[in-house]
Amino acid sequence: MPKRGVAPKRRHQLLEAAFDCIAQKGYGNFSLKEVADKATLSKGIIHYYFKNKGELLIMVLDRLTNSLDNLVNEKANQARTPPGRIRAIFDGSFEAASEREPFFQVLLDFCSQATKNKEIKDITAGLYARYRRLTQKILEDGIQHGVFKELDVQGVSTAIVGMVIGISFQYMLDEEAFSLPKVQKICEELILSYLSADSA
Amino acid sequence: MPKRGVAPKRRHQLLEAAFDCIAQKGYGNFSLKEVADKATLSKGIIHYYFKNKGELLIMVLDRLTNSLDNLVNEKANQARTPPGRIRAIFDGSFEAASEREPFFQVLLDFCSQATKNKEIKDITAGLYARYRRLTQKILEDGIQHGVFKELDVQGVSTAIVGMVIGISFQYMLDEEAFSLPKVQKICEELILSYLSADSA
Amino acid sequence: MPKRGVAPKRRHQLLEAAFDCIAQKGYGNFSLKEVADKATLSKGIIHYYFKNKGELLIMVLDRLTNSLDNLVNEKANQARTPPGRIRAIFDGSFEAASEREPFFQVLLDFCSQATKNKEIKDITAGLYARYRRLTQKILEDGIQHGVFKELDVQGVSTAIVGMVIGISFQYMLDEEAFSLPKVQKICEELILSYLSADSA
Amino acid sequence: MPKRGVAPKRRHQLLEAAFDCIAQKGYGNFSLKEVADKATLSKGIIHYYFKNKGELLIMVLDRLTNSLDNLVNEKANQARTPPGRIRAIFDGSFEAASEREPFFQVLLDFCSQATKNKEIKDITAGLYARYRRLTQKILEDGIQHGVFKELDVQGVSTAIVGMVIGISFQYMLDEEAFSLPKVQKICEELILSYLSADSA
DNA sequence: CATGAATGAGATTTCATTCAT
DNA sequence: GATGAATGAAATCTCATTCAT
Repeated sequence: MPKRGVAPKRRHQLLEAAFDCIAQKGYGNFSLKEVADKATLSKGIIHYYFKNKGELLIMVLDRLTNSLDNLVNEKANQARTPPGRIRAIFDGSFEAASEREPFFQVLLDFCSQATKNKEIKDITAGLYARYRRLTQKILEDGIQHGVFKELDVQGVSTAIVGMVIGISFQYMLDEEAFSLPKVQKICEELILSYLSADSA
Repeated sequence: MPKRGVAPKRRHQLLEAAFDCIAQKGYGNFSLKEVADKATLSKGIIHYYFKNKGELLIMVLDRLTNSLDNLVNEKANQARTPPGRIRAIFDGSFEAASEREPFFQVLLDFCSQATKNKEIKDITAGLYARYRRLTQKILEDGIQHGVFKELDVQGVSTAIVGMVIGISFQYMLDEEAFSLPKVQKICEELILSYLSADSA
Repeated sequence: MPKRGVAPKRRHQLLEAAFDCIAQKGYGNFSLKEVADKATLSKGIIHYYFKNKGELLIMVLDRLTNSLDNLVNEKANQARTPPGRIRAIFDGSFEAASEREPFFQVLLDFCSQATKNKEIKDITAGLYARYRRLTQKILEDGIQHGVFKELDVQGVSTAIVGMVIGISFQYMLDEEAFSLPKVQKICEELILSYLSADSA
Repeated sequence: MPKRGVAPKRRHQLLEAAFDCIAQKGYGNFSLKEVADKATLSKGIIHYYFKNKGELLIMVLDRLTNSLDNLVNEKANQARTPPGRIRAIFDGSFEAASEREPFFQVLLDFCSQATKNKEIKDITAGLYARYRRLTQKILEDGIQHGVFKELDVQGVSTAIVGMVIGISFQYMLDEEAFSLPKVQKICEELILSYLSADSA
């Protein structure tokens, strides 16, 4: 039954299964047996591919942050004008928040471990640092091209990313409380009016 | 050793200890033994005051949300003008995020359980619903008094609360990444300029 | 609130409560807290009246066996002829088995402890020894008066008491399996025909 | 140390150990640690083979009722004439009651749980229902062949099974109180004389 | 590569018992 | 007499990890 070179496939299988388990049971509440069952593999094999549960978790987080990075970057790169790219940031983020894949939930689970686990803190903090940097770049670009007014790019990018996180967060806690698309539109309006304000 | 009438004190002791444990170890990673040790009480007594770990946790969350409600409400009530009260929202929230008491961290831990535990979901969703409602009231008040322009109060309050959450969140992940007061100022500017825009 | 001389009342209260607890939860599965709650007294008081759980249980058993002794003896004494008294034995026993008070169930719970607890063994064995002795007396009386044939009174009394126990037992396990009165009649017929058989 | 394919052996080992523990300590008073020790296995392995203590207990009861079914059925099948088969019923049952294996004691422990546990009630009630049915079949057979008189087969089988249970029960409580073989002979006489009585 | 088996540490929970008041 | 409080032992159960095969 065992084929040669199945290692990458098995790793994938296990990481997917682990992701699903975290989504269903929570970061601190799933067992390796459940992962194995979900991957239709034996429990023992997990320790062949991963040193221990912690390493498996880190790998899951790595894949997750990569996915999110790609998702937002792609969206932002497709847009051409600075305002369009700001809109793309909201677009991509809220897509991840509303999608069937519980990306945001699982990411949140990891983030809540950040204060207790240096490795997780570094990875999650890095994700949002890149997020801010991307936004910052767009802002700087817009300013340079005269589309946006002069402003504190660092502060504003933090605010923009904050909006994205905080709204996804509220949406996760109660999907019925508000309409995500409507709020997205308001965010775009709010931010773009501020950016373009010929401040005077 | 047992004294009569110490029940409320003990409850308090245990809830404080549990809060500290969650802050240090995380929601899913602290043991009742640790709580007992921190409270310098015996393990058994926890189940004398609380039916089980779950009930203890809910009580901790209850106290936490009450504290946060009070904190923000007080700040908001002290301010007199609508713009001042909006600023107070940011003020109170970021105070909670930056304080020595890891309010935000622990709250986040609970929120990450929301998708797995109905009771927690209801309580945390309720907290943020009240948060939005407070903001909404301030907006409506400002509009009525002609200080703010007409706008979608629900959407804007969601955006404001989102900012607060998302910035606290980023701050928790990396305190060095930005200056909280500076970002706060930008948020206030961003929001207030939008609100007061004599769009007309 | 505490009155003088309430001791007997309290004892009674606790023994009744304990009996009910055993009936509901089983011999090995009820807690003293439950007894205290059912008696609407505090947990601590139990150890004022009884040395420990074991002693409480023995007292419950004592009351139970006394009740059963009385029940059967009274019935048997009311009857006048030997056949009538044999019938009375069945009557009283099956009454105890079918009554709302779960006498038999609780007694069985104690009996199942007999092989592990000398004191319980002695008390329960004593109950059935008296039962057999009563039956034996009736048989001897009947023989002496020429109503019954000569027979092994010890063996037959054991068989009669056995019937009573075994039928109550089956009835407890499944009340729908047979009609207790009908079976009682057959038992009486079976036994009395054997006893009176002018075997020649 | 772990070998492949030892599962059935381990299951057996654990069930035997559990049976012994119940026999020694009682249904509600033995711990899984004791079972593990008796089986010279680790505590954890019990939960590898059985979901929980309850499931282990049910499996023990299953094996026990199967053993008893077989014991009595074999005896009854070996005999050829209806009276012989009735005698076989007594024979097999009292053998189980007097044997070194504490079959009856353990069964009684389970039966005393019947009123508190539906699954146990069903299994134990089922055992005695089969017991009665077997006896009934023998009676019907005897009647058909003219060896036994016409009678209420349901009631009489209940009485016979009752005798068997009740005498085993008394014997368990006090082995010295009477001679089991002697009582057995009387039972056979009592029953067979009733059955064959050419009452007409 | 992969599995089934096994372990043992540790977590939650229950509870009889004790004791100050 | 009576209570509320407290303890600590023990029980059940979960689980990451290890290892022979």
